[in-house]
Amino acid sequence: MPRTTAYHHGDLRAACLRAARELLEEDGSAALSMRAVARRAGVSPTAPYRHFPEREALVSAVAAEGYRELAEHLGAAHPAPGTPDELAAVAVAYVRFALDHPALFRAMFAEPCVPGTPDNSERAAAIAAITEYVRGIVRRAFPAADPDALWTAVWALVHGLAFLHLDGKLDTSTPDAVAEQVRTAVLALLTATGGVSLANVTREGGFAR
Amino acid sequence: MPRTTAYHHGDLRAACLRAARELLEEDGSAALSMRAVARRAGVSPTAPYRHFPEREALVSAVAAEGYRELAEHLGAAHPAPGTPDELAAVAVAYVRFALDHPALFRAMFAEPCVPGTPDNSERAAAIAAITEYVRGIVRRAFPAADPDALWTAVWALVHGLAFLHLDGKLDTSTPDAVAEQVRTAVLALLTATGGVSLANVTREGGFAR
DNA sequence: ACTAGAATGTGTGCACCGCTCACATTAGAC
DNA sequence: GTCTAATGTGAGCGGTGCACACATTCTAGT
Repeated sequence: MPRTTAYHHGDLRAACLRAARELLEEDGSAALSMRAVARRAGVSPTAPYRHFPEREALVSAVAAEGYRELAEHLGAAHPAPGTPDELAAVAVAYVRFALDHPALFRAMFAEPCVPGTPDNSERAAAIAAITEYVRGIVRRAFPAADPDALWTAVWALVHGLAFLHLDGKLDTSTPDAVAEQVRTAVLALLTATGGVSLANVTREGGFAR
Repeated sequence: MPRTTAYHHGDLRAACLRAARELLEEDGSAALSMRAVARRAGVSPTAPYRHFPEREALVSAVAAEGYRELAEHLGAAHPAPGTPDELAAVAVAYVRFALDHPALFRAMFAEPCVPGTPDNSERAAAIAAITEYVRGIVRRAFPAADPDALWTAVWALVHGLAFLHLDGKLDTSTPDAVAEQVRTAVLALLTATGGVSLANVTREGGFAR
């Protein structure tokens, strides 16, 4: 681990990530430039290139951080949701995260993982992690349903709700209004797609109350 | 209407929109620069500024065009959907449009209408138009359901599916696979939220066959 | 038909950007 | 202690958004 000197920063990579995060939250993704990050980190304009070969790599790293935080946030909403209500709570947390970190959330989904750039590994891993997490939730909650189909539908619904709220298409005046909207939509989908399998689980002495 | 001369272009605004569209489809949103548009239109670098006060205004105009085309595309899928099946067909068309014009679709939803910029009027109008269109469809198809809630859920689901497909999270190998995925998800949501009211309409001698 | 003024296009220029390259400084392995 | 790789600096190139002064052309009022 390098030590901090007048010349060497000490942990420039972390400082760049922090600066990038701040710029993103303060002035949006347009303000997230390599040079601005360098300025904020108190370093020469090209120093960040030692840690991120190109701008896209930096935003990918920030996005990966966002994915990890999102996963953590969802886990805090409910560690192991089993009922539709608990799953709906996780969905509400998803939308809330998007509204609390709009620029970060947009950056996370602005561009797909481009095959040409090699530095998407961290980002891809973070995405895979959260994907598997959500998928596991659905699988645990509705073991008899087709997990792929149901998981896909649930994520799409929640993701779409997040974007519609972000774009100001829906009422975001109060957090409660948002939560209620998300809750009802998710519960509707779950009762439709997972209703049968949920009943099965209940009959077999499963976890549903 | 100005005539074309050696000096005056004739209809530079339309030429800029066309050039911007082409750049977007060819090389993605990063390639959509004012100067590149000017080059492609065969005009000096600052000429486009006579018609679009800033870059954001240009992409807003392109996005508005995209919204109009999307509305047209949905209308072609089914002019006045009344049954869940027909509505699902419109949903499939929505996702198809996103996959056929990925960069345009992303541009349409990349940034919300920023209050500071005054040139979002056209864009806002196009959005309002398509919103009212989808809303009208749902209202007509399910008059007894809460139109706002149902419309919101349907749009969110479809929009989320479009983005997940765009981001490579779902199987897009064949158009049929995409269509089937969208169909099942939408039908599931509709049977949950609108099932009762649809049955009512049918009993009263409505449009449902 | 003439002419004033509005519309529209040109050219220059500034600050910023991503990124490359040669070079300076330092940390850590031997 | 020395050698090398890691890390930071600085100059510089081409591109970009945008502001400004200027040129050309269209159009309306007479």
